[in-house]
Order: sequence, then C-alpha cells, then structure tokens
Amino acid sequence: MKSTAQASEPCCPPAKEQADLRPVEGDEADEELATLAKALAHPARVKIVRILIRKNACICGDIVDELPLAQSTVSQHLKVLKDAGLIRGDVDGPRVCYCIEPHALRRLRALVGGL
Amino acid sequence: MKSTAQASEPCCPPAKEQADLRPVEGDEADEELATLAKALAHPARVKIVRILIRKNACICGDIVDELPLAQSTVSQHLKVLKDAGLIRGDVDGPRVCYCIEPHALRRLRALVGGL
DNA sequence: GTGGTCCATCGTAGAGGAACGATGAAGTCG
DNA sequence: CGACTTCATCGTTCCTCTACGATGGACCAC
Repeated sequence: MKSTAQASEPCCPPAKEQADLRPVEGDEADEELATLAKALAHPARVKIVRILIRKNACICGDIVDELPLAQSTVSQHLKVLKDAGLIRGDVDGPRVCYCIEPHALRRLRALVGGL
Repeated sequence: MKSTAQASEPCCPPAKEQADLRPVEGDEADEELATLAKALAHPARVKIVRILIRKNACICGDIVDELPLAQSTVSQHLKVLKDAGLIRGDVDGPRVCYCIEPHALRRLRALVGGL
C-alpha cells in the first residue's frame, strides 16, 4: 500500500477545531508572533508551507524536487518550520510525511489580525 | 516653505483606502511575505509596531523609552521596519515622526490570510 | 553665534542563519 | 544478507542580525 499514491495517505488526521483562547497581545504574544514570523522569513519556507497546504495530504521529499535547493538545505528549512510549530513530520516507513499544523496557521492569522 | 506643520497635526494623514490588487500567491508574493515576516521576526519590532498602532498618531523617540534597548538599537529596528515598508518616518523639526503604513499592514494580513 | 536635544549612522564584537557536500541511521526490497 | 532509498545531522564557509557606545548632523531656543 505504499506506492506513490498522493493525497491518499492520511498521516495528518483532521485536527480538531478547538478555539485558541490565548491573547493576541502582550509580551508572550509578541514573542510568539516573532517566532512564527521568523519561521516564514525566508522565501523557501514560505514555498514549503504553500506546498504543504496545496497538497493538503502530506508529502515527504517531493518538496526537495520542487525547490532549487540541496536536500540538506531543505531538511534544515523543514526543521525550522517544525521547531516553530508550523508543520509536523511523521515517520512513515523510510519516508517522512510532513504536513501543516492547522492550529498554528490559525494562530498566526489571529496574531497578525490582532495587529 | 513648509511652515504649516503644527504640533497637533498628525503627520500620518488618513491613507487612501485603495485596494491592493496584487496576487497573494506566486513567487513575488512569496518574496513579499518573507520580507514582511522578516521585519516582524524580532520581538522588539513587534512591540514597535504595536506601539505605533496604539498611539495611532505618530511618535518619535518615545519608543526608545518604552523599550529596554539603546537608542541606536531602536533606530536600527526602525530602519528595518521602514525598509520593509511597514512604517514611515517623517522629519518634524528636530524629531522624526514614525507611523504605521496601513496598506502594508493590510497587505500582510492578505498574504497571511492567503495561506 | 553657543548650547542642548533628537536622531541616524559608523564601527565592532558576538551570535545565528543559509548554503553545500559528506556521512550515517532507519527502513524496504530482492 | 546485501543493495538501495530516504532523510537527518555534521562540519564548514560565508553572510546577516543584534547589540552597544561613540560620533556627528540637523534643528530649536536663547
């Protein structure tokens, strides 16, 4: 069951639609917004996020094929996004399946909207 | 000459509410979002933006008093924000009057929302 | 003019980011 | 088992960011 089937492997379960009650202002919110913004502060990482949103199912190293960067560089960018909480990576056999963390994206929108 | 600059006049006139027709996807949008995100990728700069929004009129070096940073450091952060197009600085006598660029903020919201 | 305030810029030191190739761990297939 | 794939991590180089004090320009009051 593991033959290059795109958008069929559900490694990213439908996240529960739970409201985020944290404030959108204050020192903590500032730090949080700065962290999320820093994660998006590179065009390659913006592209990665877009790719993961477009193929809402998760993919692994197809990202490398879509970017003009070395595999190790892409892996670094993925790590930055993961450390910021924007994406998730689940091991699936020999591959790793990345996907968006929808609540982090919502949180980012809330913080930017709160400006 | 410009002798009509009175103290009570906000140096930031109500910007025209002109819609931004540029796309929220594509390579250019990626670069743009990365640039704006990088400008917000530091807590001090997030705080500066909030200060300028709160006092919707413009202020100058009161920002320095609100931050635990040296004047030169704050000036550098202001330059980063200005270069990114997020704020504007108008010289008003011996002071400089900073204020938000509302259309840049709207653009940022559109780009983040377009994710 | 002199003196004082406000602010940008310079110079510098240290920390962190971005890129790559090389290496190796973990897993799959024959 | 052995060969191959996939990906993270290491080590390196170069460049940018962040912070500060010091310097100097522009402006106002006197």
